[in-house]
Amino acid sequence: MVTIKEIAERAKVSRTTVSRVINNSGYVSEDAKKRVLKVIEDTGYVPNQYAKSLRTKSTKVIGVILPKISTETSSRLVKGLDEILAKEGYQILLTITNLDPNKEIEYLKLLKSRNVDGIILSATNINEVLIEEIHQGEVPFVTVGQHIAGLANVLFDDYRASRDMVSLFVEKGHKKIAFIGVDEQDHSVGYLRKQGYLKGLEEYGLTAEDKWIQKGKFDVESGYESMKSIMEDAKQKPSAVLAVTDRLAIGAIRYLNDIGLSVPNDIAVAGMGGSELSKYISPSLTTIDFSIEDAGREAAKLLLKQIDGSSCKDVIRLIDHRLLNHFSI
Amino acid sequence: MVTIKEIAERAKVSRTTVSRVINNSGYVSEDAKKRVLKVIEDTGYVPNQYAKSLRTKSTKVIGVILPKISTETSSRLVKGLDEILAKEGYQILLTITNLDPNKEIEYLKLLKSRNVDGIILSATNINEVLIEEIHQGEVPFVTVGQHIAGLANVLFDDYRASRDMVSLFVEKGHKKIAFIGVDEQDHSVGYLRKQGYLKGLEEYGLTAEDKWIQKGKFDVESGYESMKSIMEDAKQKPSAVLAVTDRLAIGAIRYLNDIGLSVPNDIAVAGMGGSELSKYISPSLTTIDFSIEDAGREAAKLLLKQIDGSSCKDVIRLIDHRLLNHFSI
DNA sequence: TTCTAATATGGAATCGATTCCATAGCAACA
DNA sequence: TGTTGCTATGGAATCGATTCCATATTAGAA
Repeated sequence: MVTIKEIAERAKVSRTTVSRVINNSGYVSEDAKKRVLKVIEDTGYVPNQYAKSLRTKSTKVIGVILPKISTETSSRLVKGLDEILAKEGYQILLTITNLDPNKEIEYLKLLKSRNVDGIILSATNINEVLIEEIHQGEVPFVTVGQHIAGLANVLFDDYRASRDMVSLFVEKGHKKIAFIGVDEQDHSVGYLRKQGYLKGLEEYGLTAEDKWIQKGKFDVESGYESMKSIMEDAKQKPSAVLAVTDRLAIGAIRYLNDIGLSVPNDIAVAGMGGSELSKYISPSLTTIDFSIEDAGREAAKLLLKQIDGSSCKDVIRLIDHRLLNHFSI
Repeated sequence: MVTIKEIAERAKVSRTTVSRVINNSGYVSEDAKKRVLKVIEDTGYVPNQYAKSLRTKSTKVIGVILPKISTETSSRLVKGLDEILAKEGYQILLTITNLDPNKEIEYLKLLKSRNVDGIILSATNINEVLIEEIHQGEVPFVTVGQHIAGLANVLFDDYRASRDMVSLFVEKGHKKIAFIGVDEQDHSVGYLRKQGYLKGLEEYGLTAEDKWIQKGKFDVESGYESMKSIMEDAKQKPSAVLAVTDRLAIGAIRYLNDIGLSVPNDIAVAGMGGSELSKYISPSLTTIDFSIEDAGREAAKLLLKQIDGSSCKDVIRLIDHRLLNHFSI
């Protein structure tokens, strides 16, 4: 591995001068500069970033903590992040927790020990220990998707999103709207989306039978089962169903098709999440697409701002969403 | 930021001893050890990785170069990589080229300057400059998806996969099999899959009209157009179509549906790639699922082997694939 | 001609770890 | 008692950069 010392010797200058050439700083004669550049070219020399970081503190690396990698959400987020960060010369150091809360803390420590210039956390479970670990350290920090007080947050407006979806149903003439949610422990998908649904009903003076409100997990099967419960147990059958994820919606559609009902003619189904799936199934699935790339870009910008010295305490950025395939209700 | 020096002072030992405690090496008395650990605990000290790497050379970081992040392939690959690497204490430094060949080279240099312990490249365009840049540097290296001579390669058996698909069609009684490919510049998807198709036909003594063999891009629309060309221009209509990606297949199905044909009753369609889509559209799409996570795991293992000192020159690992939804042809 | 300021360069300290080498205490053995 | 070997510890060099400070050269001003 060729070092600055070797470049200096070959170009017959001091290491100081080589450093000046590389960083375009201080006074260097044209002649010396030319010689140094020549040697660098010849040798294919690349400065050792660790030595550099050790001195300068800045590492040009951003740590990213993700719950999962093989989900559309994660990859779209990373895409948005990278768009902004790469442009500014930052690289992404990726860590994946696989939904293990202990790993969240472990990776947080690890990223600090690697002296990353900033950390972006797409959190799942927010707990005391995690928050404490975040606060001690003074590293620029942005969370995405879950709110943590006192930090910079990039959030999706889950509440409004499901209210919007209820509005759309009502516009299309639906009055009996069922709901397939998930556990409310999940603040965003479980709690907020349900609240938005309830609020939507309230705004239009609608009510729902208890049986219309079901709870599933994050998979297709539980969408199927939830829909089954609704159709079998409810006194009145709903004319529309809002599922909080696209997979749940697809499960629901499966069940409806299985019992010979046509979607959306007999009963309308909408999902949330804007998955790619939604446009390829037929008929395409009405859903809400959260602009996850935007969230990534926004998070990256907030982080860069903090790195530049601005304080972003208690900042909240709400990310837009839009309706996809609304014609298919 | 608390350093080893401060720990040493507080514990009334030398930095050497602190280092010994941290790394469990050399002789340290129980007493000294206890004091050091106490101080580390109290201060929340984490060793600076850059200083450490500067001395030891090892960085415990693996550079990964991807063409795109928001594709199923990329995220499944990263998942497989991370499964193995995280277990061994390695982190992933992610770079995304967005299909720009210049970036491939740029990032290669950058990863070297960051002294990563190894590099994994999911390459798109293999060119001279790139190969040269790879060879000079002596960093452990693995490519995924495209073959580069003299290196460790993890490859998918594209050739056999499309031959397998032809076999399946034949088994199901098809004799007139059309093909929607992509540009053969793309060695894996374009060239090999087409060759496999041709070989498959040959093996069963089948032939194809020229018009049955179309070329699209990587999107749904060109699948639609290609299918249209086949149906409008061919003298005989095929009874089956093999598309080299699932999206092309979906486009083809769209067109067939639009002209009132039923899939698979009137004409059978298969894709390749095993996208999630394939199981959620109805009827589900017959496709070939390459075990991309396996590829990731295999690549990681090959890299670790090289880091451990084994030479893996000219190694080729072929990754398995399997048929999905074969009942829907 | 002397002084000042801009230009050009290098020596040496520094960042925070690891590690080679020297030294010292102490027990066992001849 | 002297030698050997194990345990325990610290001093100082080292990794490869950056940067403060000192110094040398040269040009222009007084």
